[in-house]
Amino acid sequence: MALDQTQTTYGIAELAREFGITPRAIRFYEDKGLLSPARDGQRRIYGSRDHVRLRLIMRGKRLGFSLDEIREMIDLYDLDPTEVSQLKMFIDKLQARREQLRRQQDDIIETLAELDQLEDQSRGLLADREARRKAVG
Amino acid sequence: MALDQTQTTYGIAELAREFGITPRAIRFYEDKGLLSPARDGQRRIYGSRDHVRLRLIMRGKRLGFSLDEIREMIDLYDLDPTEVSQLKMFIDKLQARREQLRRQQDDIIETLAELDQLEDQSRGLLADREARRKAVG
DNA sequence: GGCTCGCTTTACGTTAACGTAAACGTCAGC
DNA sequence: GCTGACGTTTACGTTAACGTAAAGCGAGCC
Repeated sequence: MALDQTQTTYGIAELAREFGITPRAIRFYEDKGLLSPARDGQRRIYGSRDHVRLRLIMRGKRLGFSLDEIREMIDLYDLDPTEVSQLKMFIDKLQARREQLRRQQDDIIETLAELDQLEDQSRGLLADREARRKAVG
Repeated sequence: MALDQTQTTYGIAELAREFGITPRAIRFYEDKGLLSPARDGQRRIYGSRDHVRLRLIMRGKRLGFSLDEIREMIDLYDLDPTEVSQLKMFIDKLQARREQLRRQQDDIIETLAELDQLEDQSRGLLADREARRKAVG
């Protein structure tokens, strides 16, 4: 037990299966600077860091963000906070994201309320139809 | 006061200004079947119904839905519930949308939590820098 | 050695959601 | 009767996010 590297490495097809996407998409994310896997000769080797990033990517996509936006968000995580001015800009960006997400939350709440209403109406109609069928048939 | 039509009609530029989009986009939504304004000769005349639809469209876009998805959702609102089987399908679709929105909610909550954490860290670093500057300078 | 598998690069194709330009109609005002 | 402002149709251009096809490399098997 000399070196316990806890096999946190993945092949491209492996990751693709796990996240339900194609290898092509994963390579594309690399082209766009969202991933930077190691190499074994020509082959890509993904570590736990890439795994985390892919999870962030997928979450961002579910929220409707573009890959550019997602990259911005991801880059926030490992930014070097070396300059105070950059730190302030960074905090501003966080605020902006937060506001955007809050708007999304509100939109979702509104939409869910409307869906509830629609479903109530539909269930009412459905019950009505079936009651009528019972009375007639 | 014979006929109170409560001027609920808009021109295309008017709507564009109000929603912060271009007339081109509005015409595009029409092409895609999301809007169906009346006409005065060649000119489009939008009523309150179109106004509501545009609001739904913009909300859908903020949530990252495609125009096709948005049209599906909008069509739910004025579906003719004439057949029971269609009503059931309709309710199923509502459920699917609901689940998707719930996932989005969860994603947002997670992301907001991470943003909070990042901001805490950043503010800590920032305070540290300024304290150090005060001590040294 | 030949074959298959899995991965690679290169490059062209595709869909969505408009942008942009051209060319025309129309109505108010001068 | 001409000019602008605003609107129209038609059509080609653009960006994002991959899909897909072609051609080649390296490892393992028989």
